[in-house]
This record gives sequence, C-alpha cells and structure tokens, in this order.
Amino acid sequence: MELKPVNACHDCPIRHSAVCAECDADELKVLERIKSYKTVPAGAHLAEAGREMEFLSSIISGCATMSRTLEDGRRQTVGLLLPSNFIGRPGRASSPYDVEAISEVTLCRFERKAFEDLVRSTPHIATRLMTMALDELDSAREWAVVLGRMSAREKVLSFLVRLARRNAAQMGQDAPEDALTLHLPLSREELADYLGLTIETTSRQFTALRKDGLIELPSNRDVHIPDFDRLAIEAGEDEDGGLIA
Amino acid sequence: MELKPVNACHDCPIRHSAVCAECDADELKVLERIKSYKTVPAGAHLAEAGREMEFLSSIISGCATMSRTLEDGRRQTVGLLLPSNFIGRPGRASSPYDVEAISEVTLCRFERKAFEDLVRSTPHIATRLMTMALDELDSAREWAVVLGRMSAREKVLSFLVRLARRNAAQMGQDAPEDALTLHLPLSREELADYLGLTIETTSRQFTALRKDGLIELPSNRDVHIPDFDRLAIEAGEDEDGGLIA
DNA sequence: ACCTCGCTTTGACATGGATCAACGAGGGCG
DNA sequence: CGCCCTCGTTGATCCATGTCAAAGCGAGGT
Repeated sequence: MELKPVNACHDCPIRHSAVCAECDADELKVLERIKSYKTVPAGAHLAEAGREMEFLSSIISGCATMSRTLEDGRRQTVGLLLPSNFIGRPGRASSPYDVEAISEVTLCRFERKAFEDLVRSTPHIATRLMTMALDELDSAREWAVVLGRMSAREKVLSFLVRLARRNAAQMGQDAPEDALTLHLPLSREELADYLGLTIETTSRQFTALRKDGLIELPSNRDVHIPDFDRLAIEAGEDEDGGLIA
Repeated sequence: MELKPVNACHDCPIRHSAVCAECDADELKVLERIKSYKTVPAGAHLAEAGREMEFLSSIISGCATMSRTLEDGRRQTVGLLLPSNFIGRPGRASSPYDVEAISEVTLCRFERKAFEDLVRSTPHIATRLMTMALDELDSAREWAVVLGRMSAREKVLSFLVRLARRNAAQMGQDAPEDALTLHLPLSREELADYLGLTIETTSRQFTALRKDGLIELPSNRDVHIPDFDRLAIEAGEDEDGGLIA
C-alpha cells in the first residue's frame, strides 16, 4: 500500500472517521495547530502498560495491537488498532495496555495536556470520543463472547468475518463482497494472542478451513474467501450481522 | 439490604457516581424533570438484543447482567451491572445484548429521545458518559484477558477479586479489607456464563478454593475471604492492582 | 546457488475443562 | 411433616486444545 504524505486535515484520509469527524472548520483549525504527524516502524512501542504517555494519537495508516502480557508470558491482545482508531484517553496519563506497531504506522498526535483542554472546550470532540468509546465497548464485548464461548474454529472464522467487515466499512461498503481476498495484518503468533489460542491451534484451524474449502491461502498473510456468506454462517452468525470493528 | 425510597436527585444514592455525577444544580433540575423511577422484580428483562428500547436508565439498586445467547444455547455474560451503571446508549435505539435483572432492580429512567437531546445540550453529561464508557471499555478489556488466557481457577479468583474491589470502591474505600465476606449476586449458572465456564467447573473451583483455605462458604451465595491479599496474588495480580469495575 | 534464520505447519501425546449422570441440600407448599 | 422442585456438588469419562518436538518453506545474505 503506497501512501502519499499527509499535510493538512482537509487532506487527511481519516478526516471523517477519526476523533475529529464531527468538527467544523473552526474547530479543525484549532486541531490543526496542535497536531503533529509521526511515522514509526513496525515493532515500535506506542505505549507501555503503566508508563506515562506524552501524546494521544489517531492512527492514520498501519496497524497496531493493544495487549496485556502476564508475568508468566501469557499474552492476550485486547484490540486491533487500524486507521481512525484512537490511542490513549483524555483524563488519564497512562495506558493500561501495551500498544505496539505491527506494521509501519503513521500517527496524528496531540500533546496530551493540550488535547485534554480541547476536549473540555470542544463539545464536538467530546461527543465524538463518546461515540467512539461506545462503539469500541460494543466491539470489546462482542470479542468477549468470542473468547468466552467459541471453539478454536469459530474464533478464527469470527476473526476473518470481522476483519472483512471492517475493511469493507473502511472502503465505504455496506457489506463485504461475495468473494474477496484479505490481507492479514497479524502473524500467526499475534493472531493466536488475539484469539486466546496457541500458534499451533491457530495454524491447524487455517489448514482445516482450507481443507473444507472455506478459504484459500495464496500466502501466509493472505486469505482468499470464495464465499463470504458461507464463512459468516460457519462463524455462527446468529443475529444481525455483527457490529463493525 | 433495606432501601429507603428515592424521591429526588439530591437524595439519590448514585448522585455522585452515575451519569449525572458532573451535573451542576441547574442541569440537575432538567434531569429531575425528565427522570422517572421504576422498580422491577428479579428476572425482568430490561432490554432484549435487537429490540427497541424506550428508556435509557441508571441502576440505583440491585444487579443486572448483560449477555448474549447464541442460537445453540451457549451464553456469555459481557457485563455485570451494579448501582450507578448505565443501560443503553444515546444515539442507538436498541441494545446489542440482553439485559436482565438478577435481583430486584430500581432504575432511574429517561425517555430516550429526551435524554438524547439532553446529551447534545449538556456537555457535562456527554463528558461523564464518555468517562463512564472509557472506564467500562477498560473493564471489558480486562475481562477479555481473563476470558482469553486464564484457567478456570484464575477466572473464579479474578471474579472474586474484582467484585471485592468494586464493593470496596462503592463504599468509598481504596482497597478491600484484609478479611471480608462477599455476597454473590449471581447463581452458579449465571457465574458460569460470566466466566465462560460450565456450572460444574465453576462449582468444582469453589470447592477447590475452599479446600485450599482461600475462601470459606458460609452459604451458597456468600464467600468469606480470610486473606484478601493472598487471594489477589493467587488471581495472578501482576500489575497495579487492577481497574475498578 | 546454497546456507541460515524465522515463521509456519504437522505430528504425537498430555491435560483441563466439558459432558453425562447421579446424588445432596434447602425451601416452599400441600 | 414430608414431598417436590430447584440449585449446587461430586464422580466418571471424553475430547478439544495445549504442550513438546521436529520437519517444511520462503526470504535474504554471502
């Protein structure tokens, strides 16, 4: 994916989906003054559990994970951060989770103190942040259902369905195409940490889904889905079609 | 627990912890006009997944669960709702989860449309709602770590630790006492649904913890913890002491 | 072209929790 | 007082997933 450099808000690919989405021209001018862009390489730590954060930021491009590592090495990823997602929260100095860039990531950053003032004075940012927090809350709870009650196969299927939906939504589509190819932002290990499984089980499930004809694996990081609806049904789509993100 | 009836906001036990916490006297007057109280018996459905909600509400007393039931009957509880927690979200007509009263519950209700207008016009409510949503988001993510990576024993221990912390916080204490007795708001089955386990496994873990001297069980619904710190360590307390809720 | 290194896959086996089944204990009601 | 009904506990067995081990496989460097 080639990216042209971003210079100003009106030119920003996440202008209408990030924390600034509801801002009017005047509010945007204020944001414009205090924002700065930063690009970090894959593997960079954007936040560490318990450590103070100087900046709050939105992801403009790339992918990051939010995770907790227990003393004994067990790790659980609690969120996949993609463009327009927000890192950090106003009113708290540190993140309770590690946030790590999985690919090269470009951020739109705000100095924490300045942003907190802004939230207080700019209702459009507070309401947007509220909406985003509520959306993520729904998403986190959906994921809790997956972690708590789904089999390994269903976990992998759910992940693919959610990723496809999220990609479609970002492209402005209502639902994913019948057939599509997904690029996995995560390695098998990172995926296992997200799914609450081991690498081995995750890998076996991919193999099993391939043997069942539900997916093809042109490369380790690419998944071709010949029939999305069938995949969604296998994932245990009971209700509405799931929430985006 | 005996409750005296609530009649006005200034008299309300959740006045300083609910969605209205940041409201000043004038804002409270507006809320006062549109609120209504309702008490429902244990077992009542406060919301059903996908069904439109007429009211948004805060829990004043009692306990409710938020859960998803899959077609095949598997159920995962994604949140335990206690006094001051908010049910529903402005800007959306229906809840993605079932919300069910576990004990008798008293609610402070707002007609949905009126409340949504209020959120738009009252920044103190929007910021409070944002803070509450972000707190619940942290809590949901903590729970995802428990569901994804913890053993059955650790799940039960984590639940007890969190419940004790939440009770302590509600009593205005910083941390739970050394020794304390908890009343469980949930039956074994409801607990199992929350922990992502079966009833049998949950029950066996209680027995095991009792045999290990970590808890005593004066009745099915009561747990005496002789040494909270020991319990917390067994629960796998690596870091800070955990987030409240 | 070959070697090496990291990631992924596959295999063999162990085990924690689910499942199936039965028994116990308390509480309300006839 | 005793029956029944619900909830919780305990036991026996099974199976999905974890664990340990080794073998592909692809990319980059020499």
